[in-house]
Amino acid sequence: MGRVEAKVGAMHNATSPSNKVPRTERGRRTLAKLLEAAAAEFGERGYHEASITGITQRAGAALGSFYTYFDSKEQVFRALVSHMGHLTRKWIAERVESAPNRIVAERIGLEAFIEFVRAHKDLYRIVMEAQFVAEDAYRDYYAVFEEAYRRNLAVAGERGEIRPGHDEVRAWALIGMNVFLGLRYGVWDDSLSAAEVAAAAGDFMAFGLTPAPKAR
Amino acid sequence: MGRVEAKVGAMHNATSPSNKVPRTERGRRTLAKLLEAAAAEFGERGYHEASITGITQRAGAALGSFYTYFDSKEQVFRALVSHMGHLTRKWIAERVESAPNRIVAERIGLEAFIEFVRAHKDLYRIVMEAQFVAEDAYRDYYAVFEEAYRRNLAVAGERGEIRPGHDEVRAWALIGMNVFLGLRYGVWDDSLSAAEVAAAAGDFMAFGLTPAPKAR
DNA sequence: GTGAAACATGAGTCAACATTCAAGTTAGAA
DNA sequence: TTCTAACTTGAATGTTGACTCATGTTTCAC
Repeated sequence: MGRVEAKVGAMHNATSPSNKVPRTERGRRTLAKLLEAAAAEFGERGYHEASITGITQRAGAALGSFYTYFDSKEQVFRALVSHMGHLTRKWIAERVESAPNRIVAERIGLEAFIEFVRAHKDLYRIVMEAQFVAEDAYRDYYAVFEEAYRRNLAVAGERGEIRPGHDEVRAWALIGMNVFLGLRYGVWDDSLSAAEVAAAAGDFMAFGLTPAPKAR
Repeated sequence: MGRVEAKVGAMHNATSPSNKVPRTERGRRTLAKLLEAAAAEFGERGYHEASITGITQRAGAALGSFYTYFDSKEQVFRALVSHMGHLTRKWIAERVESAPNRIVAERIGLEAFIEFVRAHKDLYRIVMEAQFVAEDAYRDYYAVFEEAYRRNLAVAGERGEIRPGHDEVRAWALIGMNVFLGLRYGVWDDSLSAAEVAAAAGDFMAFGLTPAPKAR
């Protein structure tokens, strides 16, 4: 399961304000342990079942130490959601950059996404649950993906790599496909390889449902 | 917002066992009021924020009456999820049955789905939240859809209406597209008409991203 | 070496419900 | 009409868990 770097605690954007930044080495270690523990606790038990006690016990810290670094239960959760966004994009971007065109990139991106989800089931659950715990963080998470998809589709469109179309709607269609295939084949069931799923879905993304015209 | 028929209380499948069935007219009315109130309360506040007190107040009933009809908070929630599955499938099936082929059916189905979500935002939220409140109910919900999609794709494949492919993966890809387009354009934003979204996504479902070959 | 700022600790506070139950009221079959 | 099962009521119970705080310990800049 993915290590949650202490870096998360140092972010200072709109969705995860003011986690106190530790000033000593000891503090940084404690913060890192707490973040990792929080990811595990939320991932395994879900936001509401998770308890601060559970987090501090996993971290080997005292209950009160949690509040040295976080203002509330919800705040760590938000930090984790935001962290997950960065991790996911980094992972996928690294694998997709060598793709020769957008259509191949989508297949590779899906394969990478499924692999990522399998390697971070706990963190992925946190992202999905954000819809009900911190809806704005959830929307932000997908807004960034939407933006990236639209840009990618627009560029590919100009290059003639893809069919013209409604990029915003196609962006969300692609996001939905990725998320549900990630849930079904990444979280729920490992029996198909990521490559197999990506190949099957890649054909669909490339050619849709319309049959190839008859050879004559 | 959708009326929740008292019928829900009479179901007796695995996911919603033993809600007590009322024996008098008064009882049936109270049960119906409670179900409707529960849908509104869960839909507006989410499962954990929702309270039984909130439900009975909306229903104009006493707190204790809730437990005359339901065993627990979770049980009403499950009943509502299951109910939503039936409503959704009925709504879509009615609109899709006149479609001449599978590809058109998918476009019409998406349009109907977006309309349905818009008309039942509260109930739809309940379904999505089920992933974290009653995971088995959530899986069951989508298992039924998967089954239907696979059958539809298999039949269409035999008829040569669609390209051969991996029907299970395509089923989940389609489900994901529908769910996310429903969330984005049904729940979050009404500015595009359902037909516009369905037209744009329909083109993608039909032809994918590959550009049309150059006319010569 | 030292003292102030950082950090750690965990018992205690407090509010929020889900659920129970004993005491009533009403419906409707006979 | 009568009587019992069905239904209603809301105060009381009990648990849970986020968050506070006063006290103690460690770090590290000087």
